[in-house]
Amino acid sequence: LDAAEQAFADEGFGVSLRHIIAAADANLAAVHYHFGSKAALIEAVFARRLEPLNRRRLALLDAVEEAAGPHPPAVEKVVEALIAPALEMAHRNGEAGRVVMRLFGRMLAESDPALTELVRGQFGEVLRRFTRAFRRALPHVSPRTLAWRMHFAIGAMAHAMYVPGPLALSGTRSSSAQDPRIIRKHLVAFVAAGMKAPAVR
Amino acid sequence: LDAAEQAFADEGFGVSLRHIIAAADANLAAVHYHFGSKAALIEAVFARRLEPLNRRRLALLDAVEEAAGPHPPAVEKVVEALIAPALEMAHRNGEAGRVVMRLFGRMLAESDPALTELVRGQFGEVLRRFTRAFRRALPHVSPRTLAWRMHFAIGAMAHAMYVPGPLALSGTRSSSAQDPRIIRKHLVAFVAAGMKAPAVR
DNA sequence: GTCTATAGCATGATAGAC
DNA sequence: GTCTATCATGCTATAGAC
Repeated sequence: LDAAEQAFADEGFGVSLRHIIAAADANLAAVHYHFGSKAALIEAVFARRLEPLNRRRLALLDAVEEAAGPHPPAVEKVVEALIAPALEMAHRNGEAGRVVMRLFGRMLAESDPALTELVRGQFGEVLRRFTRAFRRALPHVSPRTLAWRMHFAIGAMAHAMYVPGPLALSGTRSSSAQDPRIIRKHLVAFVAAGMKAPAVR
Repeated sequence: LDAAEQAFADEGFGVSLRHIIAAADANLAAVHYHFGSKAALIEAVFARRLEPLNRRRLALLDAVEEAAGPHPPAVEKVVEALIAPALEMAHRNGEAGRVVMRLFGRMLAESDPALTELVRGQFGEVLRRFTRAFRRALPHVSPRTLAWRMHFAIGAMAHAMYVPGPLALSGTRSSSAQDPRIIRKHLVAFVAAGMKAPAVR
């Protein structure tokens, strides 16, 4: 029962197993019987979401590259293939979707080595494929600069995912601002422009 | 003794007081005597850094606006006034500086309400002032879009601060990549381009 | 497979001598 | 102000009946 997902997204990974089983109406010992440990439970929660997500990203990238034929793909299209699947997944199933968004954001933000290792396994190929696509789409940008820009892009994406909205710090509570389609529209425009920024002085 | 800062940056705010006092060669009871609680210690650690940082940001923005005279300020300059002070502080004092960077990143990433409240108090005026500056520099961008872009900019900044480098996920350990001047150069270019992105479709 | 009960340990906080 | 010793509580994990 992965209403553990909800708890991790809401409270962070420091949340207790007791908190989780209370919400899931399950038993504490059962968690260890089925998953082995809390760390393994966290991995299981992520694996369930990461695999289809990254498969979708790669499929979209394939489509973009095929449509472009021999030409380099458009930067916007590549950015969209990277970002859209995450927000899509968030949109698909209402409230649960937004939980997933926050969960992903938290994951990207966490520096826990064990979690990073897990992400690297699932995300490594995605990163390689998109790096190659961006190299083709942005031949005038040096590989080193490109790596930085992808780094910033991931940061902007992560932040957009797990912080309620742009006004979270300004005090206005805008719960309606969480529509993933709106976020996507703005985020793709922002990131694509950043990727295409003129050469640094 | 705020080598608590180091611990929070390295291990997160879940780190135990015992871990901190061991590193500081201090006493557990003394922490409660001087600060009252662990939460109060966290606040103290942040307040020490946030106040001068935000003062510097506002001073830089003042300078930028004065230099521009009656004209709207350049987007790059405004972005730099927002981003540079944090990276500057990180550069000033070597290893300790990088600790501060990671600390700030962690703070922006955390959704803990108490911490958010603290940040809002310190960061609220900064956000208002920079919002106004960006409105003048980017008159063709709607206020709503602008809010989103500032949101993404903060996300990219946060991610750049507390993730070691652009290759952290790709496996290559590039410890030399942490030079704040390099980060700043790339980050300002990326964010400024994102802020100036064409109107969304 | 599922449960209760509990072991074993780490935590934040405090009392009270000095 | 600083220390030792300790309290009360929460945690993950496991043993063992059913």
